Amino acid sequence: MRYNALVAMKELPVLRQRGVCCGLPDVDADWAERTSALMKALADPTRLTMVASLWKAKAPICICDFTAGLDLSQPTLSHHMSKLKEAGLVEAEKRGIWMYYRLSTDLDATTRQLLSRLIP
Amino acid sequence: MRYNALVAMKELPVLRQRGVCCGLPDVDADWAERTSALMKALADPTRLTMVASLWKAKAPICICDFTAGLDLSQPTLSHHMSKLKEAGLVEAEKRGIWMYYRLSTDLDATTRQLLSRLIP
DNA sequence: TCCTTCAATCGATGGATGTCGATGGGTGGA
DNA sequence: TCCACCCATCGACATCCATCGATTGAAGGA
Repeated sequence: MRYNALVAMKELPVLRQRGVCCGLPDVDADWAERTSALMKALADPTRLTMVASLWKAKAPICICDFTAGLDLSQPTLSHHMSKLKEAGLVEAEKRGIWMYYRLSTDLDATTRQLLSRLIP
Repeated sequence: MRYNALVAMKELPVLRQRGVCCGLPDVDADWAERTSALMKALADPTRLTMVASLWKAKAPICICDFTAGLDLSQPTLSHHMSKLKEAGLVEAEKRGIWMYYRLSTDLDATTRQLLSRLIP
């Protein structure tokens, strides 16, 4: 059901006792911490581009391809990839002298749905 | 269709010409910039808690209720709310001496779906 | 064995961010 | 009119973060 704020606004308390506050809906602190960590991992254009590339390619991509394609230094891209890895979004495999990254195979359903909504 | 990385891994190039990089999937830079801005707005436990509260309440909430419920100073919460407003996630209405916030009535479908997946 | 290539790490730096106390404007009750 | 309350803004501060150049190690071709 679509959220309709106009209806809700009519229910605003016009007179309200000063100094008294009512309760808030319960929001799990653990959930907020976990979810904000995931948002942090995605809160950068470069990392978002990396994730979207991996999502679209549906195949591992070599770091060197990002280095060639994005206009940033190699240490910077390595740094971003390590953030994504730390967040559990990607996995790595070394192949010869190349490092291939792919989306984690054990992404939970929530994250997977999130990405499917997010990436056009 | 479910992404299956195991299959993809078998297609990894074992031998690859050194110094030569192949292309990347096209990722729109504007999209990355816009989306990362949205992620930034949600990349904080406090702001995430605020958004989740407004989502669950389906009704405007007074700032003073957040001040009473969350363990942070009033300027800090005001600051977070202004970030959410700047990101277009919430709208405000003054009612007497109280300030009520609600989720934006014109949230685009992507953001709405995103929140519905995110908030348990 | 030497040299080239790839990528992670280190150290440094400038900028963004979360937090607070203090201040000021606005509202309404006494 | 005065005072109590609500909230946005300001200034300050510590911390985090994105970025880079330099270095190091690993891998493989010559």
